[in-house]
Amino acid sequence: MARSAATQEAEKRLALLKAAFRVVAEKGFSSVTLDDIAARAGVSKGITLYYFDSKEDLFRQLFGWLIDSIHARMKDAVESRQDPVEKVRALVALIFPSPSKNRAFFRAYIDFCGLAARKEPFREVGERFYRGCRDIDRAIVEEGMRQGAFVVRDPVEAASTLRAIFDGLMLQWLTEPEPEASFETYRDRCERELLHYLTGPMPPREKGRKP
Amino acid sequence: MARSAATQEAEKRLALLKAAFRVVAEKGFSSVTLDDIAARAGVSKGITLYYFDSKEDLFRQLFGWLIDSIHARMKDAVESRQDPVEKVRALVALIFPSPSKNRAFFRAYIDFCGLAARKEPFREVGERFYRGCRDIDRAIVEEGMRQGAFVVRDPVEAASTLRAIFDGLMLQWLTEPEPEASFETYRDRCERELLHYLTGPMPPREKGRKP
DNA sequence: GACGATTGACCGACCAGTCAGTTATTCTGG
DNA sequence: CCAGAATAACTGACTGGTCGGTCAATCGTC
Repeated sequence: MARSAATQEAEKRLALLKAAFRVVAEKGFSSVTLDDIAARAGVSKGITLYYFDSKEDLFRQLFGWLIDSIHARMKDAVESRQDPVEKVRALVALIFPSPSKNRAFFRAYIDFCGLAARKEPFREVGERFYRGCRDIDRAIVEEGMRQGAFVVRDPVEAASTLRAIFDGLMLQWLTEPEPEASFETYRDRCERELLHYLTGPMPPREKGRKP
Repeated sequence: MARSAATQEAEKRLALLKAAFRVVAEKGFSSVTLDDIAARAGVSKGITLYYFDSKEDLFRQLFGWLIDSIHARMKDAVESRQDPVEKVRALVALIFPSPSKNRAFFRAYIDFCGLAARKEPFREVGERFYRGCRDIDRAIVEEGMRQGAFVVRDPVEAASTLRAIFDGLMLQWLTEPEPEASFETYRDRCERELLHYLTGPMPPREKGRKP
């Protein structure tokens, strides 16, 4: 059974997007050229503008694809756990996969934020990303609140803060002198601080310190 | 008393940096040209490379100047209050001055993070920025802990989280469809969530303030 | 041989950085 | 105090190179 022409075309597009992602992570949106992307994908330069209307169109689709796959993986990670605390832990593990993947993703992510802060079509994509995150995060928070494990007031605001802690810690990590060495520090801190924020001053499991 | 030549030169440099800041906030680091900066400063293009070694040198100095003035203003805001809770409020007020200033600053800030994530000299500047923030934030947290108002465990980690909430919320705000309208929402949320994080689930006994 | 996929030479716009030349300021000796 | 020399500040045309986008030619497949 032959794959349809449409499917093949979609695969070619995807291959270009993946190549673009890798090269954007390295060099940054603004210094990536169509030649770079084509070279990484192993095709000639002309082909990139055969499959995409323009460089901007390519990047818009790149970020659209990225956020869809991120959303999907977050939903997946969350659905496979029952306990809200475990769901948070699963999110942390997903978002901090490894130093190299992390750096690649967040470099591209920051570039994207810079674009979203200035160009309307990118802003819309960014909005979609945060909306998706907020829905996932809020569901976790609401569940935690129902079970009495989370002591936050407002699930929407808590979801927003949750995501802010992820992003903000990542920004800090990216400026660390030795990202490899401090990676686990940040991952652990992220988990600890998120749970501190959600469950209140007392750690959920261990009894130990009390103010 | 005539100003020294060195002072005059420094003023010229500063005028160029200020012009560069405004134009970077609008267009982003990578699409700003030396012509743009010169035009904004009301001088000819050649002058920018007369006062700076290169475009990159100019931007490095721009970000250095920015973080110094931010640090100074944060220290100032913090020192003028006694109560740790009030210090946090002062920081929030400082960081959220107005929608337009906010957007200008954080657009430039994001660009800077993108640069810092990839180019060593910029990474160092970013590290200096976060180190300064951490020192200020940690001092506040330690004071709050001594007074028993803050229920966090570790002052360094709490300072890191504090800053993450600032930055992370700002990223979200920048993708809002109507930044003007949601500005106060985010400022209030930032204050509320920071204090929730620091003082625990119970809102602090009111100090004559309205939420 | 028809047609979509692919190539890469090419074009024009853009831009960092250079530099020869111009103007403003300071210095010097008469 | 001044002429004019020396120096500093400044200008903008120019250069060399880059890159997004185009397109005529070629390839591969049915």
